[in-house]
Amino acid sequence: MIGCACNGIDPRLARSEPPESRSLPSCTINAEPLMTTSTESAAPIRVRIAPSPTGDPHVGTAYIGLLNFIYARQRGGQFVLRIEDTDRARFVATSEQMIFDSLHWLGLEWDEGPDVGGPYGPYRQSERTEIYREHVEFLLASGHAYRSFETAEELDAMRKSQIAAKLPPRYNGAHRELPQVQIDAFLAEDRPYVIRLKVPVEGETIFRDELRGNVTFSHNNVDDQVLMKSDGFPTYHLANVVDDHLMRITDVIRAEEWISSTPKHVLLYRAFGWDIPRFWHMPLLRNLDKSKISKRKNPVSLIYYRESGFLPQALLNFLGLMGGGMAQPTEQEIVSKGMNVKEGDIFSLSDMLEKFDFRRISLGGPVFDLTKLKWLNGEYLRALSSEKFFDALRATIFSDDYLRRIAPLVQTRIETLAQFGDMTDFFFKDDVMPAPEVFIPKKHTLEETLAFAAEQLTVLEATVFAVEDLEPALKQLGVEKEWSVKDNFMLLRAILTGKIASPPLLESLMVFGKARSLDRMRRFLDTQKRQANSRH
RNA sequence: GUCCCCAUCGUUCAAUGGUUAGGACACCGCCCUUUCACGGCGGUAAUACGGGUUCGAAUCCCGUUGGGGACACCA
Repeated sequence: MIGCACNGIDPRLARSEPPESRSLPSCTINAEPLMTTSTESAAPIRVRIAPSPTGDPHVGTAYIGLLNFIYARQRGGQFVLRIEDTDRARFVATSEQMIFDSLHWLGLEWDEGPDVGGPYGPYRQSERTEIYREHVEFLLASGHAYRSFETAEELDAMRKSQIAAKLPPRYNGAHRELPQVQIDAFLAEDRPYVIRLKVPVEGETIFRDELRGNVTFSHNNVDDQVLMKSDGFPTYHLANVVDDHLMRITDVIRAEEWISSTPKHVLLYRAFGWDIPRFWHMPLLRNLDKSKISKRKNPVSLIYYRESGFLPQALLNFLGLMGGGMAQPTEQEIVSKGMNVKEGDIFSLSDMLEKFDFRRISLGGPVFDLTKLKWLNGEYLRALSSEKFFDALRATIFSDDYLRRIAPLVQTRIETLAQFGDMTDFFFKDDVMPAPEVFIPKKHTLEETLAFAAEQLTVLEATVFAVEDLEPALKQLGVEKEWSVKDNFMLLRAILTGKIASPPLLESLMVFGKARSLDRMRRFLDTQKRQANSRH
């Protein structure tokens, strides 16, 4: 049973050599990872994206996916999709399919993956636990890792006291050198444990980032990372390194947030005696306030973009604009091709395959600015033939499927078919914004109302998006905050439909979709908060 | 707090030691137009600061400041 595999690890089984999986040829790529140009022809380029199925597919996944896709296609390489589902606590069953669908929608087709297979599978980490177990045993046996028996609570307490003392929160190394008898005793009593990387006490790790040059981390600043959790699942760090090696990944193109854990990865590659891939850390997409892009401040779900009527080619184009990479057309090109100057910002995926240059990427984190995306989308919409435009409408916002689900919600409520529009406008709008007299209940103030709406949003985010789950969860919130069922649901109705009368609320939400519903609420709160602030 | 990364108009990209620092989005104005858009024309707007190096610095070096990321049995 995978779930408790750790307890089954027998150190006697650990081999003295890294378990080089299956009968694949030994990896000779990248013998000189620092000499990037000279070895590029030595082995086929292989890159990957490794999304984690923890919710809606993320726009950041699309961004990194696009970059990896371009990199592979430009070099005749392979683009791999790997699902990193080692966190059973955050796992969302429907997420994987949504990731597939969204990437297909964008046209970022992968060569190997859980659904299409490939020679280095399985491509789902939950199906590779035996591989990680073997590898971690090797690290244990070779002295690169050790068991740590503290409980999560103990570690938490330790971390808190370190932060209180203004010290960097770090594992104190208490079990680094536990005597074998003690280890055996703990194991005998079935005490749960994690396996940690034994980072050298002294020295430093230097790695090359292809966009930044050498980056150095002193080992006092590298924590003894947990590699294997007590439930027997690996952490990202272990699984990622093992899989990237076994899957023959030559170039790791990922977001900048990974830079600080790269030394751990490098240490792992070395412990296994493996060659190190090239690392390309891409700038992080940002909110308007420059913080890392987040759902609180931006729509980040790819489902949202699709359902809101963005065209995949526009999103891709916009993403391609982020961070540079595409050379602007020269004066000559504009003249010789008769280009409109503006067209410098407009390009297709195949233009990107032709011209995108990774060396041109600029490192300042680009703000994901919806305003420009919308303009771009408009350009694409206008460029469509009227027939194609009509088709796009019918395929998305006016699809038979969508209308078929809306129709029963209004059939008993209208007297002429034309009233359909009056009753359902909010299904077809980009945004609605109720007036204060519409959304503030008589017994509550604006401040109370906004605070309660924020609570509603939290409930909506945390609850399974189904009527039978949402209804009790919202009612429960009402009881806790002493809001009547009526005020509770009327507020939600006002926010989502802009009106005081609508088709059945939760059923409408089901049709409108989680991504757009949550975004509408966030926009409402955001706008109201801004207005409140400007009044003070 | 510690470590790492980054720094050109409000935003996004150009200018890779020598330009009046350029384009796009946004904004403003004018034109087109029954309206609103679209389209056309024009405009406002930036090298964070301080030191070097150099005949010459947005560009190279150092410092300061600012921003961001990481510091989980999440990825």
